[in-house]
Amino acid sequence: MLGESQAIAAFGSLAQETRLRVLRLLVQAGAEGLSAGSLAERLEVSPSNISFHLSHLERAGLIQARRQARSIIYSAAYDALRDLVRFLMEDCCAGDPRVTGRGCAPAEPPKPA
Amino acid sequence: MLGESQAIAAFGSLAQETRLRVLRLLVQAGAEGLSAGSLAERLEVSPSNISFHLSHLERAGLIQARRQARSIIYSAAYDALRDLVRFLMEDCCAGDPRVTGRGCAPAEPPKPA
DNA sequence: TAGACATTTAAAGGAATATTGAAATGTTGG
DNA sequence: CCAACATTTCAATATTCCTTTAAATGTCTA
Repeated sequence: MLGESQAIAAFGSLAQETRLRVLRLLVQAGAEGLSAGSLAERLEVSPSNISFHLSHLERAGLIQARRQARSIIYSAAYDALRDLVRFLMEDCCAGDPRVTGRGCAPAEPPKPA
Repeated sequence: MLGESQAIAAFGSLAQETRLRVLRLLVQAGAEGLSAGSLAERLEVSPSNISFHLSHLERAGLIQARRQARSIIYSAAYDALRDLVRFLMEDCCAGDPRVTGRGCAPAEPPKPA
């Protein structure tokens, strides 16, 4: 359940090329995640720069960090991403079918009668 | 079909309180839309300020303008919003069910055989 | 067509964000 | 413990973004 200011922070995080690419790589990488260095390498940005953007994404709650030996491994925060999609469709766009897409039931599990 | 830089522009538009609220009001208002002045009033911001943010949203393709008499009426660009939701779910998040929500079919209209 | 109205444009200042390079922190293996 | 490694933090700069005010544009009505 995302509030307005959290959503703004999340959108702000996505509004930047490096961060958007980081997120894509992390979603693809799954629960295992990727180290800061590996992300820096793939995206061809400096260690200090990737660190800056990783902090930004982490503060926004879109990714999380864990240490593994010398490396720090980042991974996507799927819950937060789901909440953001939900915010965009429901809170922001009033659940309008022109936005959510017809034939796409809003994220409700099928109700047991 | 949104490209990366268009998506970044769209997210940038949503990463600001006034603009996010404008968009909400416009989605709620439907195809009829709302005038710049009416938006400025409801959101308690100056005419020139609302105009600034409306331009921003329009440049990002999220809203559109039409003139009606003295007023300029803005309305939500539902297609662009749908594309953005799609981008977030598919391009950005690899269509991962942890993000799109299980039980929510991807936005395909039921195919006429 | 003059005047009021609705909005935009332009210019300027201040605030937030991004990039860079250098120094600091924490971690591991010898 | 020391040296190399992985990453972060800091400080400085550059850039972009937001707000405000004033002036300009376009539209309608009397």
